Amino acid sequence: MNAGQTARDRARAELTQEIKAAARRQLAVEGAERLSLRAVARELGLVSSALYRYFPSRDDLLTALIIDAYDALGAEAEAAAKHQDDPREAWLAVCRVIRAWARQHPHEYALIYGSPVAGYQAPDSTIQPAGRVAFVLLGILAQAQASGVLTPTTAPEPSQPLAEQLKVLADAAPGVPLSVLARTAIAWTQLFGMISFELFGQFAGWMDPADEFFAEATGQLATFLGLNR
Amino acid sequence: MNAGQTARDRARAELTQEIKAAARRQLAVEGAERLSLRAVARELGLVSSALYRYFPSRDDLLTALIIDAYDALGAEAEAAAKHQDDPREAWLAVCRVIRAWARQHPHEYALIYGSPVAGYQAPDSTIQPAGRVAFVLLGILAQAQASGVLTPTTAPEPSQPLAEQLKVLADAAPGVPLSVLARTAIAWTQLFGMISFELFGQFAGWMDPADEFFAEATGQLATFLGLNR
DNA sequence: TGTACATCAGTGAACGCGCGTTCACTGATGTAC
DNA sequence: TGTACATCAGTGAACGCGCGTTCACTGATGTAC
Repeated sequence: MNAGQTARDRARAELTQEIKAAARRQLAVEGAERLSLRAVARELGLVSSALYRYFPSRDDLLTALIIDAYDALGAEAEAAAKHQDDPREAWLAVCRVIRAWARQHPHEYALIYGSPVAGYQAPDSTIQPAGRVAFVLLGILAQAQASGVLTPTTAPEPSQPLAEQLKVLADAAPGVPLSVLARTAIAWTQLFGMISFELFGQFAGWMDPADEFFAEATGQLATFLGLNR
Repeated sequence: MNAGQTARDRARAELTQEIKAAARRQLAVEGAERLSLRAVARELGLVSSALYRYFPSRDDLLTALIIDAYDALGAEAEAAAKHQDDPREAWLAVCRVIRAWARQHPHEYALIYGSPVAGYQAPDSTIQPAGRVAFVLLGILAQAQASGVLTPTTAPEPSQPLAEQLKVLADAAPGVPLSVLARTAIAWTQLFGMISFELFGQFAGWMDPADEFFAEATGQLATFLGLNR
């Protein structure tokens, strides 16, 4: 294995990971805006210019962190979904696990779901990993539909232009009616809306531990989607 | 009027406004992280240290901008609600107007609803203006309840601890059942979740003009709250 | 109405800091014959 | 197995930049008598 891998290749891959790890640690403390190449280099005992052998610019390092964050969150969601047979329970478990990850990695969460970093323009390569979590949610609905436990809802048919846009989701959830796909998009924005409000301080002073609210809201969302008990 | 106001007082009030206006213009271009006292001073033809006569630090200027943004958005929401008699229409109008403001002032929106600015800790004085929009939404429900057009929903009773937290809302919406208040909190996070996703780029490449989705979602939310046609 | 003093606004220089990125370089690792 | 050359990693100095904040100052505005 590792055919053709020289010691140099291995060292390079390793140090690339170490740079990202150090950057993530900085991110956790300072936030994305204050992430500095020089500080990362300092932590690794390198001279700042050395990092340019690994990442052509600060923005490329940020891009790598963004993709890693999406992947980490996506992996959590996938694992949570796999351990639940019942679609409603799977939905709730995925919601819980996403919130838990967000609370454990607030700055990584902010990096991917918060306001854009000033002066940074995310490249297209971040779009695909961003979809991973959505795929998990759609998969749960598809499975519910396939096994006949998706309760028909009273959801209205989406308008023609909206139906057009929802077709992107249809591929990941074959058989699920468009009206439910529309609601999935609603549930999806709801889920992250709550988490963002919690992490970004909007609940300060009135819904401070948001555990109960989160449980209630995700439960109602499940019902809203047709995932009944 | 303006009793006891000297020319100096007037000049001070005026320049304070001009500083905030210049800061807002910078904000619109650069974002909050890059807002710089020196650049603001430059734009006004002042020396940077002069700003310290008006704001004791950069953070205080940020606080002023945050409060102004909450107030601007709150005023929009209040105006929109006032022009609609029907509660459902009022709800939809307020949603539309909030989204419109957010799209017109993306960086001001990010300042108040996005990820926190690195190194900035919002003081308590921002909490009250932050509630203004919520009051409008609660007022609509209270009015619907009072005039008997709030459709009873099948919403479950919130758990005891959640009910406790929702009591803060109850004062602003007398007579509205706790189960509907819980849904109001859900609707509130939903609304801002959608807008944040739109502004922060999560819809890029699939739900790009979000107009249809927004209309559909806010309509379903109105029904969810018991604001029927 | 006029004078003496206190208050305040804005200046200009300075402190101390950190940043991203470039570039010519040395020395180690890898490759081809 | 050994040699000659090419590739690459990391160094250290430098460029050019902008930032928030402090401080002693001058001159204008306001206040009290």
